[in-house]
Amino acid sequence: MPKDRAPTRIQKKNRAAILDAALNVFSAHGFRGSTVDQIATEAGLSKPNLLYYFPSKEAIHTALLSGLLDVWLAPLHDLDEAGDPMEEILSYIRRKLQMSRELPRESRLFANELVQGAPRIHDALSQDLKQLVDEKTAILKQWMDEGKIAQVHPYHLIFSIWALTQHYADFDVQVRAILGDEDPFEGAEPFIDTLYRKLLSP
Amino acid sequence: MPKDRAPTRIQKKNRAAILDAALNVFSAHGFRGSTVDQIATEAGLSKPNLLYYFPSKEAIHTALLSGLLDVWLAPLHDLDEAGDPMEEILSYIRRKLQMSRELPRESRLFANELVQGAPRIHDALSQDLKQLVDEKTAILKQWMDEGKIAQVHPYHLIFSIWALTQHYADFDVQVRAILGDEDPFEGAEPFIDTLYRKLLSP
DNA sequence: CGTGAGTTTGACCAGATGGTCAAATCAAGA
DNA sequence: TCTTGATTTGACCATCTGGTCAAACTCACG
Repeated sequence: MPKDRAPTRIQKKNRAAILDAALNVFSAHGFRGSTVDQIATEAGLSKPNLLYYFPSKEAIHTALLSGLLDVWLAPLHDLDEAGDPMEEILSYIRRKLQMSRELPRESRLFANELVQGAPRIHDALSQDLKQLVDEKTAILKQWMDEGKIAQVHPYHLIFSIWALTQHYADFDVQVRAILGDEDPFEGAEPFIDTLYRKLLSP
Repeated sequence: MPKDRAPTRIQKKNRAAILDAALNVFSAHGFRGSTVDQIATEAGLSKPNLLYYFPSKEAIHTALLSGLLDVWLAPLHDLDEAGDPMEEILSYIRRKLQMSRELPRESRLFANELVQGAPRIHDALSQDLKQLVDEKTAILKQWMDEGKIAQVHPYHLIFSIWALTQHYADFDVQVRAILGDEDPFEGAEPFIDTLYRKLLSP
């Protein structure tokens, strides 16, 4: 393992290659189902070489998850108290759906982790995530109290958005098995848009 | 492995114990993350004893999945063309939500499999499941054309029901991390009910 | 260039894991 | 009770897997 100076050109390149390879492998097979060798090969390195950059399989996984958590939560973070309620929410939903389309690996990485009880990110859930959600549901509640959107359970509103949007990334195989050639997102966007307009119209 | 006569008392008991144990273990850790030893211990058997009843880990998994698929799809199967449209759909949703509450292991078993690309049940998806969904969406389409419920994309309507209801089983940890002590289903039921009433009212 | 830090690798290890097998034990009907 | 098929198990095996290590190699810079 290199010293703690500024990373060299090679270090930057290889670390990035490893994390990208790890995202491919972990999101497709889960933590336990992935092997260090797979990740190394995918990154174009030998196993010992990979372990020169990260001390263990677990360390790669942790680095990946914590590095992506911010990206993953950014859309909710951007929900703006000062904006137009309906537009803010619909724009949040659109961004989430777009992330399912463009970052399905990231979605499945978290899905894999969550469905197995989140053994490695439990803390982030009950701290950072909970705090963010509490903060944003407070805004939703306020909008509801002001009559700007319909009164619904704010936490379940958030859950429903997560469920509906991430479904298309996480259960992609199933969706495609049923839709055939039709692009899932083509129909999903207007469907979800309509759904929330009807639900939230005051 | 026993002859192909009628199963003995012991065979019935042990096979059932193995499948129940396998459901616990596979749903919590996924296929690759589960070990035969874990399942055997959970079933109260030694590993070789377990392998006397099922020829391999894969065979247990397959038996489990195919045995549960019918249970899992029963509510959709029961969607009745002759019933009242809104009531039929809402009752389907209620049953799905109840299954997430009462059979979360089953939900997570399928979720684990699907999120990893369904390597072991791909056929069932694009055949049995697709056929069932095609059949039922035809009914939905008809109801829409008759003006009994609002016009929405019928496939995405089904997807949304799956996503919203199974979310509470599959991502249970996350939901509980955010809701704290509050019972998730307490708030989920009225929320989802309202959501679909508003969406589908003609 | 030459040198020292940074990088890469072949060989290797220990433990986990899926699966086998022959021998021992048990259960139920004749 | 005796016999035969069903059941159970300890010992074992081959492979996979995460991880180590010393030696070899490469690169940047004085």
